[in-house]
Order: sequence, then structure tokens, then C-alpha cells
Amino acid sequence: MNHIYIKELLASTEFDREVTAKGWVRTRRGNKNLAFIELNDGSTINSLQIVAELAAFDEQTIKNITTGACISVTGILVKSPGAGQLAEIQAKNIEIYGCSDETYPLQKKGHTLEFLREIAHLRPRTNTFGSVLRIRHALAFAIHKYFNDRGFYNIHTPIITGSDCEGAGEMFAVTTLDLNNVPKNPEGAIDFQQDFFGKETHLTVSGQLEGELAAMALSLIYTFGPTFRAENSNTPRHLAEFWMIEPEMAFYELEDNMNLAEDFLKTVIGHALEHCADDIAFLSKLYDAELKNRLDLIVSEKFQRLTYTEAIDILTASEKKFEFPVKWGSDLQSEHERYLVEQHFHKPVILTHYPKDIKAFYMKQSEDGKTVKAMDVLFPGIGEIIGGSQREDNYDKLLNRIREMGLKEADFWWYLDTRKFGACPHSGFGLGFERLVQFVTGMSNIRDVIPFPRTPKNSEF
RNA sequence: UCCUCCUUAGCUCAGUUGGUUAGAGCAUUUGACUGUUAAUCAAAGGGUCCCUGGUUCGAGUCCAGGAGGGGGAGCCA
Repeated sequence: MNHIYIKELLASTEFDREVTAKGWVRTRRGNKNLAFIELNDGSTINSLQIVAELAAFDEQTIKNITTGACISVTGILVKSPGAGQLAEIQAKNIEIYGCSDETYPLQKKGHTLEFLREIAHLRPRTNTFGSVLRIRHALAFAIHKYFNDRGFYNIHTPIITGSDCEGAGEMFAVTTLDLNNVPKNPEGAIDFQQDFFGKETHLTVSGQLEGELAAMALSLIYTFGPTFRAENSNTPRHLAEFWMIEPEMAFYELEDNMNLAEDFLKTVIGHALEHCADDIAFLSKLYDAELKNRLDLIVSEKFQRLTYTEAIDILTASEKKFEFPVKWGSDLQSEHERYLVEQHFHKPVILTHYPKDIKAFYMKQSEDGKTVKAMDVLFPGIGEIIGGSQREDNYDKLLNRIREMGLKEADFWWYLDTRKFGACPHSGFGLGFERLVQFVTGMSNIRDVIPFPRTPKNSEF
């Protein structure tokens, strides 16, 4: 069991000692006398070269060391006499844990990302997915660390919910009813009283409302959990199952919310730049030469802040022909957001004070009576990465909005209660985790930043 | 869901105006080679041309329907 991970072996300067390495064979090459084996154990993108003198091993052992096989190697760690790597192992003993025959789908040549999606059970063994998964972890860790360092508490909000939180988005039904024989009530509708929870339930589309309840006690909280949308969205930016981060802060107003969002993004992206330099360099080289520069820009540039109304003025004055017209009161289209970020300001943008009719019921109404204290953070390439707002904490105004938007007030009795008992100004935002991972890895399709993507017509693995 | 493009060997692709036995590179197998870096060189094996139906003397190629995938849009995170 005492083996050393390749990341540590490659960083070591303690040569001429016996070590054991374990991992999966990327490729084997060689000649009549020597075999060179590239071994990778996922601890780093870099592989370790194993050198085996053919005379010292039986023929079958060498033959079994094929691409994809899993082996354990014991030998002497030495300075490599060849170019291309600093260290290598001169093998003394090789144990084969698992063979891999010629039907192994991963070749040492490049594969398309589309093909790799079809073999999602094996794609973690590629350089690209190794990098993506290590970066994904680093970001998740940095997010927890960021909030923990600042006194936030992580709240586990429910995955099964009895409320249609924001009244937006299709939801997945959760039921134990027999779908071949659904019980009906006297009115002919489905009788959910006979269902497991005694009422209609769904998978959550957001933990925000429950998060707000916790913030009204612990002051600073965040959620980081799975989220589900049953929309028939077929795009490189949507998943049916994804992970969302939603901080909620008592006593924060819109300005504080913006400051937190900006500092948060800079810190977690900075963490990835510092701890995943090899992986980011690899992804830059293979997919997107501008990746590193773009990440550096996020960390160094102050985000541009402006109101929705100011943005409309800029778009109107731009004289650029947009496919969709620019009009106060309409939501901004992708092309509008991208123009602001990529062509006008050349840096991240935070837009605030959207018209109330295009935003959710819980957002704090502004003094002007027309807008709400919303904020969207827009990034180059991907558009909106964060959406948030100060929350409406006035009981009457909130109830009014619920009624105006045709929501059932009975469903929100517990949410309304927080505005009845000890209400206070508070704010929060939501961040789609995979969108962040997409931005940091430069992967253009969101299906390539989650191990096993869930999308319409796809639930394999 | 809408628009658009694509589907030929394990992978990436070529395949002429519809015409004999469907090709290449890589991968695989075998052989050669004294330190290779996606090693190199030589040879061999490998095909439900996405599926169903149609047109035609003849369909990988043309037509219709279906399935799957890519890109764009909408919804959104």
C-alpha cells in the first residue's frame, strides 16, 4: 500500500531511492531492449515515465502493459537521462492490477469532446477531464473556504420541495404513486393525498427561499447543492441537474451584495489560478490561448457597475444593429449583454435596477416605483454568471407582488412570516457552479465540466 | 421548443454527375530498430456507409419519415 503519488514523485529531488508508483498506463513505446511506459494516477496532469529493461521481465508482463491498464511499479527514482522529463523510474518490479485489451476506446491520439461524452465512464482518464475535474474540485473547495473565512454558515436546504419557489422554471415531479394506476379524487384530478408526502412535491429549483429563513437567524449563510430544472433546454449552457451556490446575508443592501459578489468571484478564480496552474496552462494550450489572460483580467480589473437604464442608453447610442430591439422594459438579450461586456467595457459588468416586471417577486422595490434592486454580474463569453438582489423585506409590498404576479399566497406563508417577525434588510445572489467551472476551464460546452451530465434525453451513467 | 449543419473502419475524416471489389491517417496485431517523447519503418487484419421506406437497371451518393449529435436562438444558472 505504501506508494507515492506521481505529483509528489515529479516534484521530488531525492533521487536514487526505491519507490512505488501506481496508476493507469497512457502509452507504451520502445525498442528491442527497452520499454517506456507513461503512467498517470490523476494526482497531476503530468505523467511519470517508467523505464523497463525487457530482459528483466517476462514477455507476457510487458505485453500486458497496454494503454488503459492499471499497474504498480517499484523501482529506483532517477534523474532522467532523456530529454522531456526530469525524473523517471527504472523499474525493478511491475505488478499488473488490471489489463486493458485492444477494445479500450481511449487512444493516445486526441478525441473529440463529443465522442468522450459517449464514454463518460472513461473520460476522467483523459488529460482534459483530469484537468477539468481537478479545477472543479479546487473551485468547490475555494467557495467553501471563502465563505467559512468570512463567518458564513453552510445551510443544507431541501432537495425535495413542496413549493414552487420562484414560480419560474419547469420542475421534476417526485412521487411514489403508481404511474400506471394514478389515484384520482372525486373531482377527477390526481389525488396527491395518497402520495408519499400527502401533497404534490418536486425537486428543488433553488434553495434561496429556505436560505433566507436561515439568514434571518445566523446572519450569514450560503447553500451549495444540487438543483434541477426540467426545461427542454438544448444548449451548451444548460443542464437538467446542476449545482448552485446561494449566499444570503442579513443586513446587506444592494451595494454590499455587489461588493461581496465581486470579491467572491475574484477570490475563487484567484485560488484556481494559484493552485491549478498546470491544468489551466494545459487547457489554454489545447483549447483556448486567451484563457489565462481572461482569468487574470477578472482578478485584476474592477468590475464596471451601472444601472439597467444606463445600459439601455449605451446600447441605443451604439448604433449597432441588434437582432432584438433595445427597449426600456424588455429583458436584455445575450447579444446585448455581450456587447456591453466584450465590446464596450472590455471587463466584467454589474447591472443593477432592472424594471420590476422582468424580475422575480421577492426583489426589493426601488424608491422610483419602477425598478427593483436586482444585480446581474456579466462575464465575457458566457454572459450572466451571477444573478442576485436585495430582498423585499416589507410585508405588504411583498404580499402585493405575490398577488400581482398571480402566485398563490398560501404557498408562501412561511416565507411571508419572516417579514412579519423581525424583518430586516437582506440580500443574496445565486451562482451556477458549472457556469463558473466553464469560465475557469474555458470549456465551451457545460456537459464537459460535470462528470455525468443530465440533459434532455440523456441520463446514461 | 425553433433555425441550421452533421451521421462512412475502434477514432478523425475523404468518397467526383448515381456506376465494378468503399479509401486515407491514427489505433490494433505481427516484424524491424540500443533512450523513446502522439517514437520511427514495413506488413496484415478490420465496414449493418445511423434506422425505415421510396425512386432507379443500379443508391454511401437522390427523395420522404424517424433517431442521435454539433452550432445558434428562446427559457435560464
